[in-house]
Amino acid sequence: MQSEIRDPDTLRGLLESAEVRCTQQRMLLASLVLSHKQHLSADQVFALANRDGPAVSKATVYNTLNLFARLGLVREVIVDPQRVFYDSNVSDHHHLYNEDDGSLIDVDAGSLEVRGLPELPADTEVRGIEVIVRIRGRRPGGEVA
Amino acid sequence: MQSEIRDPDTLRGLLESAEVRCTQQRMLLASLVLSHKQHLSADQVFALANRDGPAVSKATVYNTLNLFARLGLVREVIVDPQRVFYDSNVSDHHHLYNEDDGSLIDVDAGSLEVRGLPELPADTEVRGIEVIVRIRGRRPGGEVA
DNA sequence: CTGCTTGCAAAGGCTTTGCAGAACA
DNA sequence: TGTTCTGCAAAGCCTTTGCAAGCAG
Repeated sequence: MQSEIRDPDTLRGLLESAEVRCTQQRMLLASLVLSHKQHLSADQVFALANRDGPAVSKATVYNTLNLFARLGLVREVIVDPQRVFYDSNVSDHHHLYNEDDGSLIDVDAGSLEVRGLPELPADTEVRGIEVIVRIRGRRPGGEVA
Repeated sequence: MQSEIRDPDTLRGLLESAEVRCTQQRMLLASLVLSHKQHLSADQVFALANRDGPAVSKATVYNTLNLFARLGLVREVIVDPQRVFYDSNVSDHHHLYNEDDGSLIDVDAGSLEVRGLPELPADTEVRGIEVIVRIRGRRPGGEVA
């Protein structure tokens, strides 16, 4: 598990060992996204990358985030059909999702345990297990939306 | 937990007790979606509803499925950013999601147990806990995509 | 140099919305 | 009859793609 990857050489190493070219845009996006544990949407990454003037196009943000996901540098978190979150925490963990404000909170796999995996269909393998605890602000009324 | 709701009177009762009007379209969609345990996308429901000629518009399919979800008649399953699945099984359970073909398999909450709920942020409540086991066809090679 | 990347704009897919006509209670 | 609902088409959002110019190795 890594955190605080800001060092250009480390980033460069990550990209090179993944056999992808080390471009300015990828370096910038990697430094932004991987610098600390966070959950960002593509749009947030785009805004972050261009806050001091145009630096990376939206298309490149999308393509690069997809690339990072394929390389295992980030993990896609799908909790909202409207947008994908990219999680810089690649270690085994789960999420609390606040439906009110769309925020995600990491939950260590050590503290939230899943037991009793069912039998899988023939010739299939597990790619990952994710637990999503959906939460929201406590309402005075009851449970109904 | 209900299954095999085909009886028009039962459907009518469900809608009436939810205080929504009992229209032809809602009856048809309810009979299709709630008739047995299944996972359907809006598009699949639309196709099903109109297989014998035009019966329900796409807008109504979307609006009605959203309505049913709000009423608790179906549960939205978000595993793919491209489309929402509507699950007619409203009882407590989890899912196996086959990334190869997009199919969902129910897993009873009794057999797949989650323990160790983390502390929630102040003034929030749990709306639901969902476990998604992502699976895919076994590849000869290894784990990498 | 040569091929991979980028950026722009256009296209694409799913979902929602505005509004007039239709249907339910 | 008064509301609520439906259908159509248009609009909205997020994301992907095609293609020419640019950059890394």
